[in-house]
Amino acid sequence: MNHPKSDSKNTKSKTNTRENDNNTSDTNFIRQAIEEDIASNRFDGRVHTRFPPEPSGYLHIGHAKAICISFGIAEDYDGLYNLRFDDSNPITEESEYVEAIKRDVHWLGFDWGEREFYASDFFETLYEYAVKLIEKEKAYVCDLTPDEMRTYRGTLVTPGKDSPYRNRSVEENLTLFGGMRNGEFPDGSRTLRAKIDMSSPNLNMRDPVMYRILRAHHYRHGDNWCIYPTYDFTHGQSDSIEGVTHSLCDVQFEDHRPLYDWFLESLEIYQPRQIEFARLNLTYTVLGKRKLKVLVEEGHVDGWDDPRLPTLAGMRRRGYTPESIRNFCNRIGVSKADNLIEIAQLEYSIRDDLNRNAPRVMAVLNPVKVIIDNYPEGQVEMLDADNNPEDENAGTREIPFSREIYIEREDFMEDPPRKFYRLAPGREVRLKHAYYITCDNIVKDENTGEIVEIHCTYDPETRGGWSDDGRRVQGTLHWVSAEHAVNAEVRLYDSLFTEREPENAAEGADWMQFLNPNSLEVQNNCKVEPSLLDTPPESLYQFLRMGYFCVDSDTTPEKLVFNRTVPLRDSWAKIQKGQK
RNA sequence: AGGGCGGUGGCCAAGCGGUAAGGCACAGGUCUUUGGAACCUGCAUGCGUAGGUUCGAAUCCUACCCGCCCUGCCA
Repeated sequence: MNHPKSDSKNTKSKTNTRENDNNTSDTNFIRQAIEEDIASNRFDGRVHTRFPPEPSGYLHIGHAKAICISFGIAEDYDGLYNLRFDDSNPITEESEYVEAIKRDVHWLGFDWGEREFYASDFFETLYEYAVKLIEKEKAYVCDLTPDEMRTYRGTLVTPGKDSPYRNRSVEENLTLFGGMRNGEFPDGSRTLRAKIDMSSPNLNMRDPVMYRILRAHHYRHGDNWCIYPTYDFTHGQSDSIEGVTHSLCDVQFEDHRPLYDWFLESLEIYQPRQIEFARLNLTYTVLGKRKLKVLVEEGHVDGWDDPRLPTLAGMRRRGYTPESIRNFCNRIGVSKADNLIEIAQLEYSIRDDLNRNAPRVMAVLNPVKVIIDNYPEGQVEMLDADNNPEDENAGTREIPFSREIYIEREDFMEDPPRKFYRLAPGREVRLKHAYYITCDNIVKDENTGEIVEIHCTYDPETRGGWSDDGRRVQGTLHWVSAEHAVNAEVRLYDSLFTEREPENAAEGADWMQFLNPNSLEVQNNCKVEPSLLDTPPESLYQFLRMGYFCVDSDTTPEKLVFNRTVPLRDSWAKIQKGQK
């Protein structure tokens, strides 16, 4: 066996706090297999993995799992990892996707250094490999049409039968294959096939196609080729050429493994080991490039980076951090069993991260005005507010307080139910960082009956939100000074689908019908504290009591736009539910 | 129906013949200037089912049941 010399070591990313990633299970069947290979010196003790996306779409959380497994293992065993674009189908692939994929993998926190490969760059070598198999009488040119080939292949329970072209001479095959490459035959008229076993119970072994004739522009190689190798004839050989030791992939490729091995053994070249694991499934969404593509192309969402999408670009825009995604991947583990991870697991990961790291800020999403009648008109006080109670190094900032403020409309009830600890007639509550206020009366719109003003009095002795007399208030509200408030748009998201398993919701049902019509709710009249002015896109905050929010790229100097990443856990909502 | 792979609590997942880790979720409680966070407690006499081997079985054996994947010149 021979394999290429390993090149330079992976440069591990320094900027990310990778050492904080928590691994709940530090062992799994893949790591065990690798440890056995190291112990037996199977690959001279090397560990070298790869992540091989086809540039035909954007990466999603399922890819993140695969990346964390392959690259994470390589890092942990002091090995190498490659990023390889599996671009052997010119029809579906585009440069836009390779750029997006590179951006997302980097963002996730992995640096493949110089080890960026393209399967299409191996086309010449692959061609030589194919010639070699023809010479060894292990491949032949077949003239069967697609329909005929399907018929000859047999079925799951019946064997196939040999192609009438199966026994062409080496010379004829060589000539014909050369002719295929030279463009002498029309698209689809012939294929190069591996000569294996038409009666194999594994359909992948029934003389699989290695090359097809296809006149299509390749995003990377233009019109240099009119024949393209199939996945099966590309993947293993690419792994081999790159010196990969462990080729980790989806369980769907399990019954391709015999073929993977067959090509490498027949070619007598270095043979990596393929190991399969279960792909990720998430509740209330769909993963899988074709489906995501449909959602994007049919306009059900607003591009690949729509914050409702499970794409890495969408999650980034939504406010997910790379750390939270890596932690999520480590927490869910690796096995071969089918799985369906609850979205709550993902939400936990981002809350866990943002709770520790996101600055606190006050923002009123659905404002109602509160007038503090005994507060001097025109007076403004600057009050100290801590930026993050979970982080003593986060410091404080000053926020303006004045006679008229906004509070959340939901924080007032004229006739409050039991356990409602917020503002109500005659009730005293604390304004976070400010004063205790008591509600005296309310003003309603004569026509609609809607509350337009809440009149309160404040207790000057409670500045900062403390009182010396041991008095305790039940509720603490967030607020924004009306005079100083900055207007903002806030986008609230709900799950993209109404069904836990949109793809398996009902017999024969189309997953598309379970799209949630209310997955996006826009609040246009939000009031945020002035410190939020001029914060750049992707800045993350906790809006006190409301959840975690992220500055959206649609933000302009005139209009702030925020995405709600995820709400805070809300025990009041639970109580309310129980009371009904 | 042929082949491959799976089946441990609501969702994941350790376990590798010595008497069921952990996380999420959920339920109680403590604390609290976020009904957040944190902290404490509870949560599988049971490991798809039925037999068998063994002093002892989720782990070994046998049979059966259920689920997923495979009939592209996609990856």
